[in-house]
Amino acid sequence: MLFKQFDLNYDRPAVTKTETGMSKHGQRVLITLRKMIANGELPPGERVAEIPIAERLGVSRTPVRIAFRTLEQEGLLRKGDRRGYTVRAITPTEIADAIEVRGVLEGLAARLASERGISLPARSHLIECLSTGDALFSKGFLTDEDMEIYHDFNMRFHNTIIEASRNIAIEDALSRNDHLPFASVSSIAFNRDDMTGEFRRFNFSHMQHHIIFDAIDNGQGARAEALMREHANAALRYTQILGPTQDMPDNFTVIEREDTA
Amino acid sequence: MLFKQFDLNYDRPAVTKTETGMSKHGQRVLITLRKMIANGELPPGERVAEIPIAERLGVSRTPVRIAFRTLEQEGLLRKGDRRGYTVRAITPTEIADAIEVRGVLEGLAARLASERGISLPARSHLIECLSTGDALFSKGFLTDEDMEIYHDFNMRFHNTIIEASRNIAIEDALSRNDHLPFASVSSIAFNRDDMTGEFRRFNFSHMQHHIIFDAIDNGQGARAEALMREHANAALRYTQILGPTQDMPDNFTVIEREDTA
DNA sequence: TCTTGCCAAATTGGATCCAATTTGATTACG
DNA sequence: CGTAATCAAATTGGATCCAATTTGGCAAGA
Repeated sequence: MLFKQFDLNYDRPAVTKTETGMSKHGQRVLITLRKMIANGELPPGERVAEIPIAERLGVSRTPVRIAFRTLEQEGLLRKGDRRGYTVRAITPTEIADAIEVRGVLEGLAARLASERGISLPARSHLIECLSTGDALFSKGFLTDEDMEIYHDFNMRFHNTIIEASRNIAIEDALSRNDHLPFASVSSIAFNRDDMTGEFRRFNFSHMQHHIIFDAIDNGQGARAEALMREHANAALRYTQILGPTQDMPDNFTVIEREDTA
Repeated sequence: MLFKQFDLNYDRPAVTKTETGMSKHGQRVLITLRKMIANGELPPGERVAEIPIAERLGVSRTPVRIAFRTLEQEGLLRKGDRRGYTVRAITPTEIADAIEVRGVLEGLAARLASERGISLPARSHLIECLSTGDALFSKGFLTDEDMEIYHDFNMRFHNTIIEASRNIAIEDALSRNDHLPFASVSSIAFNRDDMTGEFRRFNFSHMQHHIIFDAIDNGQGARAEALMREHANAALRYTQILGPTQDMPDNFTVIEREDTA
């Protein structure tokens, strides 16, 4: 199975901020299909037709049709020449590509935030994220619960900077990548069997947050951009974890979040 | 009227490479709605409902519904809290934002193309684009027809580099911005009353192409990236042309192309 | 045996019908 | 006179029906 354990926290409360205009029903179809694609229930290259999927999910063809269009926009489905959709093969290379794109986009956000200056509330928010991290890491080790907390303020740290850039196009562009599994900040994986190593890894990531904030807070745009770009590579580890077979080893835990539809 | 003359070449043969899974009918609805939004026939902030639009276009609600979802994904419509969509206001600032995003994305593409090296066919294609331009500009002036040719090879030049990056995520991310009017390389505007000035402007742009190619061809990734980023600013002129009122003056001609749906 | 043509089955897109939810307005009551 | 409640109209999402297009197979002829 591809991306084992990937669907852990997939159908949680869900922020449903920008739901694509459908009731719970259609929303559920969309989420279910995303999940089925991500965990390989629908294998890459597989041809998907409306009727079988509709029957399988117990709904009519209409919501499935809508979902197919959305999934095509998100890049999870590819349209055939004449008829039908096929599941797009998501290779580790593609994930790495998406992470590289995220790097330059978030780098741009960091630079703009530096140049334009961040608002006081945003600044406090960033400092709060950093303090939370400091408290976490000062213990010298990390628990599973800590990972949840880290994941949460990590996401907020990044989102705050993106908002602080005051460039809505960045957010739009990023929302695209976020649909590719493991390409967004909203998913992290860690090895439960090597929590010492993971501590060092995430601590490093956290220190990067510190210097990124420092750069932004001092209006050092180019520095902030370079640092943020480098920081994106922290996620590149996924492409190492997932080998050529794209199998997520059992001793890895994935934290995933549905955000910004 | 907003974006006057914007719809000039909108419904031409159309490449329809990645049509969103609908027949000519539904495709036409989507294109028509894009046009209506772009030229202000549907004013920014206007609430759009399915039934009135469907009647206005002489189709049933189904294709309109599909189109609304697509347009939301493209960022041209915004979904209300509870019900309905509203036309997203596209300000010159937003266009400038999108152009900035395009700059970093194409910059990344140029760097990757430099680092990974470009294929021989791609290289020939770029050289061909440059030669075509040289021939055009060597005359010392530009006709309207020349502008069409320039627009064509300009688009191909950029697309070739994006393909040469061999990073599909860049193309995906860019396809988003391309829907915002004037944010993509597929649209250019020029002032028919000042063809001398426009000659100098586009000649400059063409010379930038030359040095960008030089950087890529010599594997100078950082240089290629910086140059391509700067080059994107050539399009920023639109945000100057369109003042706060977003009115396109009469003496300006717009060349637009439907591509990559 | 290979190719070509035709017909049936499958699939997709559009239209219409129905149900559920929301908006808003009018009326009744405090 | 203001507020709240109820009811009607509007709007949206889902299901089903119908038409158009494509695919695939089978048969007939070269």
